[in-house]
Amino acid sequence: MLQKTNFFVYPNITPKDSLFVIQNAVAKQSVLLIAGNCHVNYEGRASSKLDWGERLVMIKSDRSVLIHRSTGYEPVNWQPPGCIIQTELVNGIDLKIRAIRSQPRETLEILFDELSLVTILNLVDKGAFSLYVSEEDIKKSIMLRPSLIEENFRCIIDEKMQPTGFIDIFGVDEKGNPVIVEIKRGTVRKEAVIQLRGYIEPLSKTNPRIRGIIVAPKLGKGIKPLLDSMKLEYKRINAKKCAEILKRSEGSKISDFFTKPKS
Amino acid sequence: MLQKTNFFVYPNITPKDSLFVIQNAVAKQSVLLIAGNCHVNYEGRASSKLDWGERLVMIKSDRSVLIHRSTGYEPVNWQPPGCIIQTELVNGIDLKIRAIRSQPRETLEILFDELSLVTILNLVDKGAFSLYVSEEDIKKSIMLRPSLIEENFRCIIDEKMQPTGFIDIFGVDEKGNPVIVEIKRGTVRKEAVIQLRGYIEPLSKTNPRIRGIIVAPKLGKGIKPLLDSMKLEYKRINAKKCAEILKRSEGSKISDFFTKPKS
DNA sequence: CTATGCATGTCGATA
DNA sequence: TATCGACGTGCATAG
Repeated sequence: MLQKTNFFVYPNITPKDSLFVIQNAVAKQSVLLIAGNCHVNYEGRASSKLDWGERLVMIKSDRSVLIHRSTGYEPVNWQPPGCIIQTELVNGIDLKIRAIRSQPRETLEILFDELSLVTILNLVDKGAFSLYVSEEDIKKSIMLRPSLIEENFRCIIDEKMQPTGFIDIFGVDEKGNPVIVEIKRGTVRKEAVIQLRGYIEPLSKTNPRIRGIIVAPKLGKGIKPLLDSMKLEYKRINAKKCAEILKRSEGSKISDFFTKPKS
Repeated sequence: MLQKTNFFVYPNITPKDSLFVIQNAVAKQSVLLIAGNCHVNYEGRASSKLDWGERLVMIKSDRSVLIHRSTGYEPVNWQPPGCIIQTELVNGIDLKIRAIRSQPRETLEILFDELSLVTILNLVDKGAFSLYVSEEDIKKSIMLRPSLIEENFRCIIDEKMQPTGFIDIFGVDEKGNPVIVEIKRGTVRKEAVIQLRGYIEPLSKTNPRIRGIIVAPKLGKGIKPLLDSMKLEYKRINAKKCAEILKRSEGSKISDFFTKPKS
């Protein structure tokens, strides 16, 4: 066992000895890494079985569990934060880790017959994470500076009138035509066009002058003709410009959205 | 440096010394774990910044990159498989890791000013992963909800009439055409198609309107054209949906995986 | 609590 | 390669 200020390494620990180490690490909310030969069963919304093989199991401070194979961005099996972690010695030689989620009821069972490396990390991390432009940011930017849509565009917004998922922005152009703006943070796909069309369609029967504009940083391939055929419009928006506008209006708020201090 | 058959541990390695270790691990397609104090910038579809703090960076065999904080199921920053990994010494004292994805163009930059622990794992893992419900479960689900096959499909089944190995489900579609359903738990292979064809062939002589449908969670590569040529159909079935249907109907045991701890 | 929509979604299959 | 749909999606937010 190697001890350092912020980590402990247990090479080739026996399953029996690992019990205390793991329970202790979970209790102390450390980050636990377990590499070894294991077999995994999951039962819950679906069911899965993972045959024997060497993997890396990560149990984090919030008791989220990730089982990683040697490839793939996604863990092959997992349990979200807050689950119950149980450990048990099976047949006196194997280590069983059970991670149970209550809502929905899901159980994950990991059985190790060999542990190559157990590591405990105590990560001190208070750094703020900030993601620069979200759909909400774009919306705010447009509200702050409607000319981003076009000259003399005005937003007519009653916040209560805007349930999420419905219209992003409702406004009026310089000729007084009503305008429905749909914001996309990424590339405009067919679905977004259909969605906007769905909003415009019923309204255009009472007012044919209504316009629909999709605002996004990028237009997907082949989407332009679709927009044209549906008489909808596209306005490209620049992420950096949004960030600038937000920063200028209320400099302190820019990085407020995603701050999550950790310890 | 501790060496074992399938892992290497480098406690408190200097950024300078880590360069070779990391490059070598990436070249050899090992799984690389780097714990230390770092700062992260991401620029691509969006942009993000993560201030200084201690995290665990995982670079997997397929060059996917995951940056994990002490909490959260999801990595705070990441790069999907296949990206380019570059390492660099900054100011002679800091380690910069750059992970670049080409399509879409995205860059991830991790700057370490301190490495607490670098680990290299060589995970041998040939175990099969299967997300599934049993063939029996699928059959039950379809009996309980025939619309899983298609709208207005009806099962015409006498349980005793169904010797195993013959027809899985016999039914009628909304136009009154007889339908033979073959269920596969896993990926549909050529043999399953041949098998179903074997059932349909003789019957279609007396009734050319008979249909054959293979129900499975997955269609093998190149099987679609084969099905088409034999005028057979494929209906994808979702394991999760089956599990839900079964669970809702009553507590039927979906599986009994964990009776055998080891083989 | 459920319901809804976004995501650097990821991942796979298909044209 | 771009598009499309599914996912144990996860996740936040609204009602």
